Formats: sequence, C-alpha cells, structure tokens
Amino acid sequence: MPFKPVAEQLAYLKKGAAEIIRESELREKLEHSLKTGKPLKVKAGFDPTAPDLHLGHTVLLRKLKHFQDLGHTVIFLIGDFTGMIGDPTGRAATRPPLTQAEIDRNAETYKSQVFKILDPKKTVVDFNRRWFSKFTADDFIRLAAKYTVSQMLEREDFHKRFHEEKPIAIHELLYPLAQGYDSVALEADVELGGTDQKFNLLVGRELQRAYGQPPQVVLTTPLIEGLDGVQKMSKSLGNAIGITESPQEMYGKLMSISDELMWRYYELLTDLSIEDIAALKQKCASGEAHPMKVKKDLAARIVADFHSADAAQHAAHDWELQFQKGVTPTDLRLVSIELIRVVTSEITDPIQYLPIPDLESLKTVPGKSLGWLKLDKLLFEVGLATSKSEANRKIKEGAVKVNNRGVPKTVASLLMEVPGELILGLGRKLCRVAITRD
RNA sequence: GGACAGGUGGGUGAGUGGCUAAAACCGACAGACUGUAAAUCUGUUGCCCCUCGGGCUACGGAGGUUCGAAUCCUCCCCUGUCCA
Repeated sequence: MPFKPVAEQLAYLKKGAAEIIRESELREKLEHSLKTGKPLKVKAGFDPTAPDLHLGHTVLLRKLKHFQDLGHTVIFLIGDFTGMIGDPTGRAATRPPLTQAEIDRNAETYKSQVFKILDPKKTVVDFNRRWFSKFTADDFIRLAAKYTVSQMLEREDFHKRFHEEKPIAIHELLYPLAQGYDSVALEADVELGGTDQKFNLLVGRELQRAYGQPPQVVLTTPLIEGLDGVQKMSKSLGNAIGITESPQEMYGKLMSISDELMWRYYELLTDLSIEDIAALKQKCASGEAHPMKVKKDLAARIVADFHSADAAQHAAHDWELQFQKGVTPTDLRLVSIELIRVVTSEITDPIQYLPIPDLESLKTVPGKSLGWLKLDKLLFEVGLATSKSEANRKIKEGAVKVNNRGVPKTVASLLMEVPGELILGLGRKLCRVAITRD
C-alpha cells in the first residue's frame, strides 16, 4: 500500500486533534511505516454496554477514519471485559457482566452505527475478553505490580475523590490497568480517545514499556459540547444527537444550538477546513452572511452524512414549514387514544371545554358521536407530559395547542366528534392523535 | 475490632418536634421576545382527584416515643476520617 509523505499524513492527523503525545514519536512511527510498508495499528476502545452512538462519539470516529484514509489499520476494540468494571465516573458501581448473547448483539449494533463513518473493509473489530478470559489471578497481580498507588492518584478524578474523602473502589483502579493492557495485547502503535481518556491512554504507554514494547502514541480528541453548549454531549444528560435519529430530529436539534456552539460543531463534525470556517465566521460577523443560513448549512451537512443529501433537503424543508411558516408537518407521529367519555346530555356542562373544530359544525355531523376528552389525560397518554399533574400545569401556563390554536388556560376538556383526529402540541412538541371509540 | 463524622427532592445544599411537599442556588420545562439561536424577563418544577380545595407518598432501611418526626430513641445498612 502506497503511503503518503509523512509530513502530509501528520498534518492531516493533527487537524482536530486535541493533543498528541508525542508528536515526534508519531512522526517516527509514520516514517517507519512508510519505509517498511507496514500500516500502523490504531486502536480505540468502546464500552460494550452503550452501543448507542451520538455525535460526540463521531468526533473520535472521524479521526479514526482519517487514519484509515491514510492506509493504516484501525482496531475497533469492544471492551467486553473492562465493561464489567465500568470506567470510574464517581458513582458507577460494578455492572453485572453481560451475557455473550448481549455482547454479540451490542457488537452488531455498534458495527451498524460505526460503519456509517468507518470503512468496514479496513476495520478490525476485536474484543478484549479474547485475552482477558485467559488471564489468571497471577497474571493480574503481575499486571497490578507494574503500577503504583500514587501513579493512579495522578488521575484527576481519583485525586479529587481521594482528597474529598469520597469512596474509590479498588476495582476502579483496575480499569486503567486493564485498558492499558489492551494496548500491550494488541501491540498498538497509536491509541485514540477523548480528552477525558488521557490518563487511561497514558497508562497504556507505561504498561507497554513495562512489557518491553515501544510505547504507543496517544492522540486525544476534544469532547464536544451537547445541545446546551455547556456540558459534554451525553445521552444521560439529554443533550445528545444520536446518529440513528431521523433526519427531521437531527436537523431540528442542530438548528436549536447557539451560534457560538455552531462554530464548534463546524470544526469537529464537518470536513470544512479551519480556514473555511474562519471565513464563514468573518462573513457572519460582518453581516455578509446570516447566522441562521450558516446554521442551516451545518445541519444539512451533518444530516447528509448520516442519511443522504435528499433526506437533508427534506428535513430542511419540513423544518422551514413547521417553524418558520407555522405549518403543521404531515408526517407526525400518530397515536391512537380511546374515547374517554361520550356526551350524553346537552352541552350545558359547566366544565370548561373547547369544541373542536367549533360548536356549530359539531352539532350537524351525522353518523358520529360527540365525546369529551380530558385534556390532561390526553397529554399524558400521548406522552407529551410526564404526568397528569404536569399536564395540568402546562395547561395553566398556556403552553398547550390543539390544531395549531392556543388552548385557553382554563380549558379542562375537549369536545369533539368521534372518531376523529387532532394535532396536539405542547411547546415545540407536536403529536397527531386519533380518537377512536372503544 | 474501637472512636468520631455523615447519608435530605434531577444536582449542590439548608433545615434539629408542628408555620416543611421541605429554604436557596443550579438544572429542567413553559410563556414573552427572536433567527424554534443566544442573552434577558416571567411562570412552573412529587403524584393523584372535578375548580376553590382535598387526598396520598417523600428526607438511607426497619421499628418505637409523641396529638404531631426529615427533626427524638433503638436496631440495621452504606460512606468517610482516625486508632488497632
């Protein structure tokens, strides 16, 4: 395989990397690989329990892809052994070991998601249970003997917890060792990880030395901020964009980020060069370009990466209709709800109700019956509110819409013909509801 | 094994017998404003019942004292510090 000149490779790899330890070693490794024609082994480890990737993971995956583009070998390592420990995050307890079936299933999910970015033909998928299942207690003690407590306490979160007198379980200390040993087992040349992984990656270097191997180069990628622009993107914080989300969801979420964050996303999630991004930024500042337009471009690019250009265009169109022109999109989620109560008496009930669509047309419909629908129950069952109490609060806050019209704060029920359909909205969320009898 | 400190709502963290569904801050959600951006301002922020209002659950767990307990007592579980 013909490799590109070292300087060119290095420049390509440096773009968007947070830190390279050490750059001179990377250069040497690239030179060596060029000379011998042997590709570098580039490793990145993934947790087997959460195969639900979001854009944050793609920053790393894109960098792996860059290595692939240059002809190197990427090892996608699924940490099915280390997953038992769980990377120490302060409160994560030991996780129950996954069954082989679960691991296999997760691995498949991983592949289907990861190969949206990586080239399947150039990717080696491996599991660290492959070597750890053969590890004996003796081996483990020998491994543990290669590191010291104070070395471990150099890690920021251990250090902090230690000084705050918070618990640190012994097995948590084992995690970096195990992850580091992966590099030994694979004889990795380079390991990639988020900046939060820096310590673990460096342990890999130390262990490789201890086992008589040349230490791997560590390349960290920045952690991207989530939709809130403050905390790192993470599923559990609810500020993530999953890579399997629909074009519409992705586009909508991307449009909701702040202008400031938009530049960060451009930098980390697109192939635009630093110069191009700077130029765009300049244009926005000078008023030559509208930030919203630039944001739309960003959203379209990213959606196109994970779906298609067509899908991106579609999503953009839908988004404009819904949010800029106030038109209800046609492909809303449809939920069926059973009628709650049939109207038996005249409509003189003192309950506050809202006729849908209006009172006159309601009275003259043949073949249908009229029904009451409790609004709070409806909002709850449809999933727009997490409880009926919340639904009631939102009604009182005037946040509810029916068929695109605001519902007065005092309304408790809807009056409508059944079977029928309506568009229910709470804030930005919309839902199409079909009302059926029985 | 012993001595001591501590375990409160999504988070931080007040609260030492009734005025505490539990301060404050953060977060979250909604409204106004906008470019569905940010910033700002306002409101809401345990669950359930038909509105006023009412009911139920909640301060590590289980009991107990009391008209009444997050608050007092007993036992247990968990975490940390120090001693061995």
